[in-house]
Amino acid sequence: MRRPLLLTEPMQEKYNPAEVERQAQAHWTAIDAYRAVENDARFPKGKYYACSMLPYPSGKLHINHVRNYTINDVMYRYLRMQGYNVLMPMGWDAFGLPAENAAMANQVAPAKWTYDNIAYMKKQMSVMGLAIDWSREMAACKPEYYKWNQWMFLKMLEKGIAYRKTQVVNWDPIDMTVLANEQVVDGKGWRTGAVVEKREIPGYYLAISQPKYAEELLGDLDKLGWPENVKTMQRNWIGKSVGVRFAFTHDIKDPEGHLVQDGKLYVFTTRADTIMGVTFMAVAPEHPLATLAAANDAKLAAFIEEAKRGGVAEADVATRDKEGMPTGLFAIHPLTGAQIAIWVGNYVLMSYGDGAVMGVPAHDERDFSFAKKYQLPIKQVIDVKGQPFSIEAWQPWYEDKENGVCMQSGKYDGLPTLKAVDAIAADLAAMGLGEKKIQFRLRDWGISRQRYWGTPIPIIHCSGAEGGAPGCGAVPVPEKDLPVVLPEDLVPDGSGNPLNKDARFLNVKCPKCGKDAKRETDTMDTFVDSAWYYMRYCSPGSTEAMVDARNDYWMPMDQYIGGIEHAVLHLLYARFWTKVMRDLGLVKFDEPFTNLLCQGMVVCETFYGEGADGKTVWINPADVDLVFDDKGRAISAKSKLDGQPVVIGGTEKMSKSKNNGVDPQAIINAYGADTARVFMMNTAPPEQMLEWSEDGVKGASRFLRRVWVYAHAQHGALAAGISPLNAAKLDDQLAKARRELHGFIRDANRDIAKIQYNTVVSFAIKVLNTLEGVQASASADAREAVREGLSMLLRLLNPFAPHITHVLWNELGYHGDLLDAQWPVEDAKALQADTIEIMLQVNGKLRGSISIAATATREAVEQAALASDAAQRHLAGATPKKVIVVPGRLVNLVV
RNA sequence: GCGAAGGUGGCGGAACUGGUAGACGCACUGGAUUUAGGUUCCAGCGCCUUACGGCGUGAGGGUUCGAGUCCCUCCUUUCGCACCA
Repeated sequence: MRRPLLLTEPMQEKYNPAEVERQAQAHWTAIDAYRAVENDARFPKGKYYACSMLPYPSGKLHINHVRNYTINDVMYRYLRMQGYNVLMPMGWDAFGLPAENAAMANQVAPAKWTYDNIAYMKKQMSVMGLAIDWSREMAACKPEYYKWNQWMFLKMLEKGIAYRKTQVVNWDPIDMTVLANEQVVDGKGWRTGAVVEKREIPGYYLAISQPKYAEELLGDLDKLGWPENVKTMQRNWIGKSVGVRFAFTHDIKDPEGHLVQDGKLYVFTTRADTIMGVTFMAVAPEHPLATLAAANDAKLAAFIEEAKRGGVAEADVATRDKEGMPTGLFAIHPLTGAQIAIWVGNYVLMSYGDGAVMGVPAHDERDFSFAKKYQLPIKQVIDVKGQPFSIEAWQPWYEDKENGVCMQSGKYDGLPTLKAVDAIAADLAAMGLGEKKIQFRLRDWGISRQRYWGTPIPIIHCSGAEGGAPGCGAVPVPEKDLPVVLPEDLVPDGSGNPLNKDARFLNVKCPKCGKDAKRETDTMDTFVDSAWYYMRYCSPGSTEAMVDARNDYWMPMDQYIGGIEHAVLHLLYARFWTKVMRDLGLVKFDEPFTNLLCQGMVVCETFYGEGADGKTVWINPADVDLVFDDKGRAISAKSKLDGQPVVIGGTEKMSKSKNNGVDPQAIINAYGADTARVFMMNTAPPEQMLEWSEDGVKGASRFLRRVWVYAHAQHGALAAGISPLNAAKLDDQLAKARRELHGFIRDANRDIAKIQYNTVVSFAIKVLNTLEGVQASASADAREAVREGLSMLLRLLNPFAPHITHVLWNELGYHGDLLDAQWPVEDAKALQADTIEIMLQVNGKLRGSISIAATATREAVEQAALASDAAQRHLAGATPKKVIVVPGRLVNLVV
């Protein structure tokens, strides 16, 4: 509704955020402001899909969520004012481990805990003024959603993308249960304290490392507008390397008399040129040869047992001391025929390549230290520019991949690395023992979890009648029987998956033969849920298909926003899932997220004191007063609760254990959502860490109050009428103010397009600082300059503080709804200045400045510079041998 | 261990393409207003120096008329490592 330009009603005197925000939100609710409609004719620039990574419903909204969604919301409002049809949805990553932990702690079913949390967090979001289209809300734990996880799984089984194999997991020998890496603390189970073991169990995998997908996931990174660091991390994670896979031969037989692995011990290497330097081999503790050798060797068996202890997390495995033990077995070097000792190494991963490596101590740092430790021979076979080689100490050039030439390598002597690799690969191929191979570090995606609160894997195990005919095996649930519904009323007790004890769920008939059978009780990794939820937002309510035609309108997503901690796993799985959906004909695009922003974490200072029992007590920053010296340095702190001194700890990410969390709800209650939003956007660039400070929040609050007070003070004069702005005849002061204002708008536009929101807020503050020097009551020109300036300020600030700007926009009588007002741009004419100031340097040191006409030629600038007092003083009569003029910026006189 | 990113006043940060380092905000100091506290307003605020001036972007070196920005070496902090999400 259009409001009258001349207002008679009085403006509210004091800035009351609660009232302002209630008023603005009531308006948005009334007009259903954020419902996004496909092909909405109101928006000429077309669709823009901006989405945040969905939250886990942990109980309360975390400050990191608030930051994430505020960034998303600023983007929404800015783009909408630019004329885009913007979509910002929200949903819930509702399956997962924390619900089971809470269930155990509180004896409440994960479903109830999860739904309660969702209801509470949704309420919290509503007070932030987020432009969310709630009609598209989804939750991963709803059958209408996870049905499609199951459906996709069946499709992948058909295509051979999903398959079953054994996997190595953390096993708690007391609870007899599988542990997540998170539940392994210092190699021990978190509940039992028992030393964790590695155990092999069967599970389902998705073939993400198939060359078809791995290559595409690698290559398509080039198409994406993502941060380079994230793309680099994904490239390294996929880890494509070109090398040679070849076999050492042997005649080792198992107890039944069969040759182990057909007498071939395969390894993969990117440095086949060093093959003549092999002095040992190492196999993983789980390797068949290791198992065989250990059968008759108690010490080796004990070593392998020890190597299998501890968790499966790679960070643990890789930081462990590199240890080995000989198996007593030997293999034949394919080119020299030499006998090579086979060792078991605790650092060799069964899951990478063939679980065996060749040891070339002279040209691999890890092999070098291993050989030194166990006094294995070290043989140099690569020469780099004749540098002297010594086995005493490792030198980085031993590994040089560019300048090496073969030596002590027989017929390969003199060949450079690449040529040697080719020659050796060709010779191995001729012997039938090897070939060039592309190897990926990326492993297939194991999706089976031995947990209750997740998507049931739609498989039925038919083992046949006892003593009778064999069963049908693992039978996929027929599509018509989907979804396999997860019972919502079970409470886990820590000893394994409660589904295993639930007869209703467990007992079914085999879909093939109709006989008694058991359901699979493993559920899916929650990364499956997050692999495609953002497409479900685009097809809400679709019952006949996973996604429908509406998905084609919104996807691919224009901007995805979330934490850097998801840089590899979630983002890689979502990309893979999208490509599988494309291959199934469900979508037409290759990549789901065109642009990506990874926002930084919110951190806060920590404080601690000593409790009565002498233990460290962490004190919440809200309960601490800092003491400053007269230069403003914090020198000490004391508790508000008891006045006792407390120690200032480091700045760390907010956590319960350090009690340095800030409750976003409390901040909004005290200062309002606009203040919280402005503080977070202004304090750090979106991609950097944000340091929380209550004083900073106060600063943001002060700024908004000043906006309110200034707008209020101008109100009467603005209401007096409108006359055109005489831009050409403004007095110097007004012209200068206007030049500044439009300069700020120009710079703010540059930065907001780059998503550098912190400086955009700074420019809004500068706009206010300048406006405060101009009063609308001074003259008709001043009034129109203020009218223009305030209009630009409210529009510029609207994405950051939507409530206060909405209310002021209406109260000042500006036209239309601010939500869809035109985004402000600078007037180029207002920016023109007659004279400019340029810097004067002598020998690169700043020595002064000169004022000169903006149109001055290079020569004129040079003359003026030479004639200036500062130049005369610092040249001391010398003639510059060179004068560098940077137009509009500086002159440098080089003596 | 492997991979990635960062380091600028007392603090958060700014500096568009190699061209005024410290915008803007916070804290602090002085002053005004206020019964007081708070609020608000004005002024100051990198370090050293009475001044002239000198020094300053983690440390060291290099390229350049000119380096926070580019190159090399080192130190350090944060994030990820496949079953936390």
